[in-house]
Amino acid sequence: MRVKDEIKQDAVIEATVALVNEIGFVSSSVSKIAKRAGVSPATIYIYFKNKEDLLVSTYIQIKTCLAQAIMENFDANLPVRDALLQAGTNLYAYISSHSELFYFTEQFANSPYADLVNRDEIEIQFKPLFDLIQYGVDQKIIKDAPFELLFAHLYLPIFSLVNPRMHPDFKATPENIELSMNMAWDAIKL
Amino acid sequence: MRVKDEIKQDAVIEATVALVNEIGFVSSSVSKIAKRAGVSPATIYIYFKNKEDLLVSTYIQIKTCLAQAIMENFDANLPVRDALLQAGTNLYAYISSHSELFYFTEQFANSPYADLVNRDEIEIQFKPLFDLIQYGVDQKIIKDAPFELLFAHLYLPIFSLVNPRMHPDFKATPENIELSMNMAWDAIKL
Amino acid sequence: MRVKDEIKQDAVIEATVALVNEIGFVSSSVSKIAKRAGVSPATIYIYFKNKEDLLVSTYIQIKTCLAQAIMENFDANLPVRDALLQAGTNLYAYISSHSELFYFTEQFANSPYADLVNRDEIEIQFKPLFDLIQYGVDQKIIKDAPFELLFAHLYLPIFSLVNPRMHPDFKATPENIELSMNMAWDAIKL
Amino acid sequence: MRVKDEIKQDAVIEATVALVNEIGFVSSSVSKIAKRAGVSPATIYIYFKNKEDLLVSTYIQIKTCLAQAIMENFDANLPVRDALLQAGTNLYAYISSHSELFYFTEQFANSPYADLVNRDEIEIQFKPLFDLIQYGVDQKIIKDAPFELLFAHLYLPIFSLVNPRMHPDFKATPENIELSMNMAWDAIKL
DNA sequence: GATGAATGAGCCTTCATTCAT
DNA sequence: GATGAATGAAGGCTCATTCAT
Repeated sequence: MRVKDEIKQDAVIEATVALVNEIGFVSSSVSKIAKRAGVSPATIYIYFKNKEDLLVSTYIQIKTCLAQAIMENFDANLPVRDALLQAGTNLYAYISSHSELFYFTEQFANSPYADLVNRDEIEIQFKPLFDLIQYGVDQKIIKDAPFELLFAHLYLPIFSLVNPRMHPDFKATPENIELSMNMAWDAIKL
Repeated sequence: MRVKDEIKQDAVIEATVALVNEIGFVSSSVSKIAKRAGVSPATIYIYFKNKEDLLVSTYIQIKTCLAQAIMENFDANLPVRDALLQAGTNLYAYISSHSELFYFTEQFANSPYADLVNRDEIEIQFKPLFDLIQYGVDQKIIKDAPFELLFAHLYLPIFSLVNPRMHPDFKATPENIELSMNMAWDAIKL
Repeated sequence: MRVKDEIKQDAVIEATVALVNEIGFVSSSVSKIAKRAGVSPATIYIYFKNKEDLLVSTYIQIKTCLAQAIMENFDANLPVRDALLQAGTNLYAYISSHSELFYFTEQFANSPYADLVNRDEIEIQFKPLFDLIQYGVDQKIIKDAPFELLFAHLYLPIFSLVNPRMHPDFKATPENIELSMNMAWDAIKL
Repeated sequence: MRVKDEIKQDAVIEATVALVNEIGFVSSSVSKIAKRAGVSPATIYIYFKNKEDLLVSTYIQIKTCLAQAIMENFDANLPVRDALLQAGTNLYAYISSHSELFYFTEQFANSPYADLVNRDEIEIQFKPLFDLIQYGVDQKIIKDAPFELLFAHLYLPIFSLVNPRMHPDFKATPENIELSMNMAWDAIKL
């Protein structure tokens, strides 16, 4: 028998991302994805249980890559500020150079499919970062505010700025990114 | 006669918003919207050119309402900080009490339909607010950063925090909102 | 608006019967039925909830016609023998001249769809005949056996003989039918 | 090796019968049969030319078993009546204890596949019984009617009564079976 | 021999839209 | 203006069968 071809599975996921970028989440049908991936529609159902599974798997895979990129060279021994801002810079770098992945996640996250993913599975990858924020709070370096609040002010502006659909006029130059990270820090520092 | 028209048109828009909330953007078909609005599918095509027009119109109407809510009692004569934070508070208040409208816009904005709306038409409503930010920069009250950057740090955290899909654990209490606005101000103030 | 077209609904049912005769129950798809009826597949779903509904409705309609044909000129005042045999003759006459309807019901009855029909709805049409059999038992004209047994020996042989698929060599001449009815009577008479 | 073959082949046939009983002829696909039999779909095509061949083979195998069961201990030297009724009793006994086989044949016989089987191959197994009927006719013990007619009145009622789908209210007790066989004999005896 | 991967065709159903009243 | 009927195209998915190991 033939062996399951991981290359083929990846091709399907890549085609999914590409197609969603081109024609949007709503219009991306299984057969179009299959055509783009160069496989039969039926083949997709060998690798994924159904359309939902395909989309959720694609999302989780992207999010996992993103998490790894953000947490790369994360060093809790650095000064809190430096460690946190490094993550933001990583975030910017990754999204900038993988905008098509980013588009997919944005469309996915704002769809009912989003309710199907296990958030914990993703968030656990940021544990060291979360711990560091808490440490900053404990050390009275960071404001004593709910975690979600701190996180939102730290990373959401950059997360949004990097999205051309939301900010078509923004130029994500290194200078601007640095500016943004400084502003983020000003927001949360005590 | 005129009155009757608008009632029916509004019913369709309301049904659109409600349905997108319930079953999502992807699954909301014209016939389902018609059924929910209590009209014939054909009737929708009297008021809207096609499905795209219906969705875009719904989006613009919501965004217009949102803009009005934000800019309500906006007073450029107040201290810059107070005026800007007031807008943020308005934003929070409106979204909190109209979450179904908010969900629609989030799904819409992350779809290819978003590219069809004239952004200027919406942004012009915020002109006074934008001008005030620029004034703050000129007066060296606010950091000298690109406008998009300032705007993002001012309002995006709250815009995201208020979305339960993104922050299911966040409690949008008045205290937290005030905290958030203060952090936003710390981010942009000089 | 257009008015619902009963002619169209009948065309669909007729096409269903015809197609099942030609290619069998298993191969009769909704789109083939639509093509045969000269309508769009989608049109079928205006008149029937789904494929199951189409098949069940077709079945019930045929069974109703069959019941009417059998019970036509049924006369409980005739001698029991004559009245019961008349029904058998009617059965034979109807099936012979509507074999395509008969084929459909045979295929339907031996499929899981059969479990979906309300048997009572059909059987009630034979009430007078059932009553007469009971009367025959009470009058000691007919054997004192369970109703199902009497019924089976009265009408099942002819029901089967008339089916070319089961009895390709049998010639359903009037003489043979009369012979069969006499044998049926011999079976049940006291 | 040879043994293993037949085990697998039988497993497939058993799975076919079981599945048809559970979900019906229409819904029984090759892959589902394979899964139920614990083999690969491809394996089925080693033992059977195609789906049609699988179904027809299954049918013939069942019919052969049924024929053997009916003709077991058939004794042409007994009085005609006794010999014929014994076969009926055997028929009842076999079907009662192998209802799942019976269901399959009913669904198969009322499908286009039925036209593909060589009837002679099956009927030849009943030769002694057929001969005995003819003998009864010649000896003026049995009515002088076409063979099909005699056969239908002898065995079809019981064949139908034993089918719960057709007679859900009938209790196939030994007493009822004896009653039925007597009625059958009354129908055909001179 | 035996397998699971692979497939184009087809399944049932719903889509966005238009027609006729 | 307003409607439900009507539709070809497309939706997600499974089919019977073959391929490559």
